[in-house]
Amino acid sequence: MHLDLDAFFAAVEQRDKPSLRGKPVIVGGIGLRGVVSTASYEARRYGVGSAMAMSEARRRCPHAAFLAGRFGAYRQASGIVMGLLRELSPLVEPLSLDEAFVDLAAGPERQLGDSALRELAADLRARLTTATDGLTASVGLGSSKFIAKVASELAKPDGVRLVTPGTEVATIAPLPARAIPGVGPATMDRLARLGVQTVADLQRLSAAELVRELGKSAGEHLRALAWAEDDRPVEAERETKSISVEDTFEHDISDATVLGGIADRHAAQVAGRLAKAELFARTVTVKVRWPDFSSVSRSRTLDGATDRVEVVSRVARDLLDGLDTSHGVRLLGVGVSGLVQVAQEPLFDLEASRTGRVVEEAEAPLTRRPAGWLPGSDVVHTHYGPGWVWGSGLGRVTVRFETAATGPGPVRTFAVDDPDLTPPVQPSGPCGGRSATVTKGPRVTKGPPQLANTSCG
DNA sequence: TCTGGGGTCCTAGGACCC
DNA sequence: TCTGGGGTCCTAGGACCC
Repeated sequence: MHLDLDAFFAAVEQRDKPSLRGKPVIVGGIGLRGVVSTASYEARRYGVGSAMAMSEARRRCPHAAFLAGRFGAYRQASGIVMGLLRELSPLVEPLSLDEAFVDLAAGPERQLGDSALRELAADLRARLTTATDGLTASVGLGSSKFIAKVASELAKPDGVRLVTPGTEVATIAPLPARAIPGVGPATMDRLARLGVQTVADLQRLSAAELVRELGKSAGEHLRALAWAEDDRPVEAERETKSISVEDTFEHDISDATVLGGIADRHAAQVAGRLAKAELFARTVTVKVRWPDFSSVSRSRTLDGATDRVEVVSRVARDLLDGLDTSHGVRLLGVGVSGLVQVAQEPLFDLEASRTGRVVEEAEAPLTRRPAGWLPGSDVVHTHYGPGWVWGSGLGRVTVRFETAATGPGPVRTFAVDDPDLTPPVQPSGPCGGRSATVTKGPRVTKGPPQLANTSCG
């Protein structure tokens, strides 16, 4: 089984914000360089979709509600759903907050006929909607991961699709080749040059032709999928291979001191996540995106594995120093890989490596742009109760007072520093979860506090 | 006002080793 | 003096997914 929550982030927002139900809702980065994360079906009718530049989305659907994400709420809903799935089988492989595979054959009811399967799916979807206060999911059932995934795509939105064993090849034949996971824009371009548009076209190519065009691994994999051959197991536990933090700036940055400070901040977060996962890393990578959107990476593998901020920081700065950032940087990222479970500290003379560098006088707190007043975030007013940020600017913030339970509520405007208004809790997660893992230990050189505004999401 | 952030997997070349 | 044949590790880049 493959399960996919429908327009997940937008659906959670509509659930919790009754005034937005039935209206176009777009969740994503609200900054200058944001992109759309999820658009509600109402917004999709205007041609708004995932990964679209937010500026384009605003052009296409100016009357939509544009919201930053509330990842705490999404995580909570996701947890409920994953829990329901684990009741069906211990073998659940989450792909993201809104998607998972379930190996039903590993569960207690391993030999279900078609109608029993449909019943199981219907029952699951009903319980899911109840347990999440109204979210809906699409479910695909099939004899492999690939077929189940294709089936859930065909079931969207809010449906079930069972691909009966034996009908797989016929089911996928008429679909565009692009519907096969792994076939993206670049692969599709290459396939189109071979005259391939549909899966049926793909089936006409030999393995040799595909391997010649796409390489051994991708070619053979694609040929197999075109014939519905897929024996990949559902894997409940996948080990982490890399951890990274990156940030696209509202405006390109060319100041090396500022960039160094940002590298430190990223390194601190990466090291914090390493420690939390009880992992150590051998390779540190820095990624830079230039103003023209091309990007480069530089990495270094250490003799031993570390989870220390100072080490990650120092290596990241060194790697960054090897790049000419004087013409501006659009994005800076710091990542680690080569993860192991035991520390094996590299011989790394931190004191010596600091020679010639200024060590900050005091440990400046990792100040960040206040998280408050991002559109869509939750607030509480002492008199009016819970609500959400509708918009803000010029020292004012507008709040709509409603919750999932109240029905559409009224809008009021306050001064941003109104003492009766409790600002949103620090958002967490991919979009805003930068509340700083400040790791203790030896002092690290910090960049100037309050660095560039960064776009969220 | 073009183009996020966090990942995984693959390829290709060079260094290095036996 | 006229060039092996693996294999592994590392680096860099790219495609793709949600």
